[in-house]
Amino acid sequence: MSQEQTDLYQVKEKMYVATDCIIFGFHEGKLKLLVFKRAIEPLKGEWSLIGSFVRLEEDLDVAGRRVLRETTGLDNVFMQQLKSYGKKDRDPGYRCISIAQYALIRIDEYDEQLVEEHGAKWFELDHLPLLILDHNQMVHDAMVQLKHNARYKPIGFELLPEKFSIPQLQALYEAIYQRELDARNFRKKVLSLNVLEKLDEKDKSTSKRGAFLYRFNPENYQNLLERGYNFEIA
Amino acid sequence: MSQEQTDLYQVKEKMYVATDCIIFGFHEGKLKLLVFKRAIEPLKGEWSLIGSFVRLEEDLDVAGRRVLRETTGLDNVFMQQLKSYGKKDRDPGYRCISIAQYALIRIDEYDEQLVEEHGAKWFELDHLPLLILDHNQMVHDAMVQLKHNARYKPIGFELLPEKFSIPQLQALYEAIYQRELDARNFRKKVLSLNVLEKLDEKDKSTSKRGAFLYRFNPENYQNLLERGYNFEIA
DNA sequence: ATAATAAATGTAAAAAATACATTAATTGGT
DNA sequence: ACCAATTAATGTATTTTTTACATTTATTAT
Repeated sequence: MSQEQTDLYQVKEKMYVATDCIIFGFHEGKLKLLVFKRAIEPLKGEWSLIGSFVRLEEDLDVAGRRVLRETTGLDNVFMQQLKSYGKKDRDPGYRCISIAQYALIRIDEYDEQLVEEHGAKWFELDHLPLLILDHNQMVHDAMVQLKHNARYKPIGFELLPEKFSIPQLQALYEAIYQRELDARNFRKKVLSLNVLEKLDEKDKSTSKRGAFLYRFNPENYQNLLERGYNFEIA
Repeated sequence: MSQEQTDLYQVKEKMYVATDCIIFGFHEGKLKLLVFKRAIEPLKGEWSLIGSFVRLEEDLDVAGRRVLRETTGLDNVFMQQLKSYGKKDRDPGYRCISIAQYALIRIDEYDEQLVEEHGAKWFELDHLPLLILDHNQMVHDAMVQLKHNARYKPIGFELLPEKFSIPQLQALYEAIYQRELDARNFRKKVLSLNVLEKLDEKDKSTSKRGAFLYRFNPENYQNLLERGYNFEIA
């Protein structure tokens, strides 16, 4: 065996592993991000993503869910790995690698009191404050991925109440894509996918006429996939 | 501050951080994966992805490139993060999180001797052996991502020689998508993107007539993006 | 000169995406 | 009871993209 391969196994150093959560919400037509003001040193008082070290006896995804539960009170939300951030000097205090995960939450469901207790605040995405370390980079990367994924996977629904109207859904996609969409074409497109269930209720919060509510139907979505079709909204 | 938030910062445990490389190649019309037979304990003699612990003084991506250089002799290849694998018991020996990265290499360029020295072997993707730990899962995930990314980003070219013919490119996409493509439509589509430069040379290895060689032009690709168009091959 | 082989090419039909304007339902104010 | 205001809902024609499909071309080996 070559000396090099031996070396591969000889250098065996431990480091901290953290996870940071990029928490997206959607409210009043705007995409928002939940960030918080650090209550402890180091960097006390700075804006930051919510994160934690991963514990030795804890799966990585479980760590992300724990952070989310502890800071928002929310459980069972959509959460997905974004990317690992592993520059050797990304944290000036110690070597620490962070796996960023992004969560999509229904803003109306979050535990407001718990959020306040933790010094958290919702910011519009285009009015974010400066965040610590590489957290702004993480948010940027998450946004790129959200734009992409929302187009090809039915994850947008995670940001809306269970029941939503087509105009609401369109407003969400407009916020994600950051461009306007034609209402007729949008409606035609989403309905053609056959993954929405029309309900007998209307949302009257935005118009006198009221807009019919729909619900995402996961079974129909599975069906779509099995017949070889793809979800795609643009 | 709540007790919970305090806890976030109190539990601060180090663990091993590794990186494993999913190395794709393309040869004789087949997608291949480079795996190696472990030369040392534990699990000596088992097939495995090539990996290493990340060193304290080493960026994560640098660690991936180091592994690749040490095992294939290749430098400057396309490499991209896939995903982190962080189940607490994924490695029975110790708590170790692994960030999988996938590499696309031009098989004709790899250092054969070095590969042999390291007990490595190219396998066709559909004839992979059983790999250690969660490595088969990693390969599966990488394949899914490769299929997706090859469609929307010009990464396929990383698997071909610098100069390649349209039929070669088509064969590559057929291997990635695992379905046949129509030659006329494929040619029309890729040429319409205006990112290929036609050369005056021909590849005569597969036909008497010979097929014209092309080269991917990154400037033209940038141009495409700047004009708001997307790369998409299907 | 001929046979063999893979490369290169065009067109018509179908499907999907786009652009665009009017009517419908409901409420609150008079 | 009527009217004004407001957003929801709908259809069609045009353009663009995708698909399906068969013949000719260049070259080499015999």
